[in-house]
Amino acid sequence: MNVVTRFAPSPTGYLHIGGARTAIFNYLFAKKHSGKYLVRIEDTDKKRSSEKAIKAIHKGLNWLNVNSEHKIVYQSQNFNSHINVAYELLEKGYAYKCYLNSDELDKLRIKSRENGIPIKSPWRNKKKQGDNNNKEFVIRLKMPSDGSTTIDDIVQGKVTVKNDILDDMVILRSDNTPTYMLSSVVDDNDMGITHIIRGDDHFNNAFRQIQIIKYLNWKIPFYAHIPLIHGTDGTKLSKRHGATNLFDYHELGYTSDAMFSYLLQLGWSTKNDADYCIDRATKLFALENVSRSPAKFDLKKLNNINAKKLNTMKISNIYKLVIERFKLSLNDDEHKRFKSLLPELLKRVKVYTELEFEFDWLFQKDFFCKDKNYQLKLQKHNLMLKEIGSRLKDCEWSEENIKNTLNQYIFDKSLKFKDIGPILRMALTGKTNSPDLVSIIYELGCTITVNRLNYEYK
RNA sequence: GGUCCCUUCGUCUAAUGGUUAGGACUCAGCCCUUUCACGGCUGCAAUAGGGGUUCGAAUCCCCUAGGGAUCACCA
Repeated sequence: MNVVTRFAPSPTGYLHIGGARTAIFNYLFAKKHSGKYLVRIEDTDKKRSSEKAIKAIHKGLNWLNVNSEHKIVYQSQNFNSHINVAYELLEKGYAYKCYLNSDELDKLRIKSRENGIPIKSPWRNKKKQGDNNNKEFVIRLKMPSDGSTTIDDIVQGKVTVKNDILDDMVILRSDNTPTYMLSSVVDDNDMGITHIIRGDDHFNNAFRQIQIIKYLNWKIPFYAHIPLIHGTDGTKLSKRHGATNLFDYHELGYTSDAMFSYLLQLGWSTKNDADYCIDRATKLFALENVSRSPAKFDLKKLNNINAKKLNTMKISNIYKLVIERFKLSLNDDEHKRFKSLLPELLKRVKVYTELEFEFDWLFQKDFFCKDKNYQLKLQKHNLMLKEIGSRLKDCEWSEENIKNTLNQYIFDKSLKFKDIGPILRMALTGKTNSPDLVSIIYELGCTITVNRLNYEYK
């Protein structure tokens, strides 16, 4: 079978991380089976759709590397086809015109809810439409009233629902535009979608949509309804749990590789928990291994994955990322210094944006320690710093020699390394912790090091 | 409320009738060490509750409890 999947977001806002995960699953499943992965923008509701949202979705998909190499489908461009299907259904007697106004509908809805029965318009059984030619109407699907429908969902398993709980859903609005319920089914069929992989929140829809497919004798696709992502308190993920916009994580300094890996592991795993890159995941992915229960979004785990990614990615890639993000313009010396120190710096951060706090001491021309308390200490050890400075000045510049120089100094003064280490660190970085002192001194270079050690704190 | 789904350490999960219920993250401790990290080691910690079926149940069945989804001329 030639697998065809699709990711079908509605362009009403940014790309939600739940949607991003759905995209990943669709992407991987298609790739795993050498099939096609398509993206379809579900813009049937013109009032809520926007160009801005479409751009945001593409931006998110591009960042995650799960964009489609095929032409993007815009649902609104297929309206005529959808409308034709609605009338075909009407002609065949599988649908009917409903002239209920909104007041009547509200009453019907309340009554339905009270009795626990689905909405079925009284127009369903009217033999003649009467003299209603000028009245507004919608077209509703005539759901089967007996029997049951079974879906063998790849993730959820075999689920059966009685047909009499299905409502006569609207497939064509009174303004002659198709609803999502119709458009989605028609487009899936036209696009030859073989596997519908989407959020669990659509599971109930599947039982309703499948009736259209049956009435038209179309091929029923495979379904895989994946569980939603929850917040830490077990409710549907929302803004109060943190960022739900995928691209916010880019802004926060997460790498797309980490995001991909984490989102994938939320609800899917193989036996050995691993850090999945896109290629590896493509080989291993199977819908059968997707969990049926919703997973909670855990920032700590994401941080951990991201930190690991930062330390396995090519340094030149991260370097590029950081330079772009902070718009750094570095001279050759600084460039070399940064690149050499970067691996050590990366061990200390969860997201690369935290690197920002290293820029001041790394590149600032006339750097000095700003912290008042530290300044007092530096003042006290002014002499020591100057002595070390002058020894370093005479030292032939290599890590080995720098180390020896420092060791010689503490030997001569009967000190221990920890007697000079913290002071040196404050003078050179303005902080109490940093990468190895010797490598810092080496990378800073003789002139800068000595200048910083000679700074007069008062 | 109707319908459907879910429930293994705090979190993500492994174990498809027989395991001391495993791993990862978090947390704690130790080691490494010039600091902070990284890394290494150790530890804390789970089968929601109750009934069955079975020689044997996290696993199969039933009930209860809790959670979630959905019930639009939204998608």
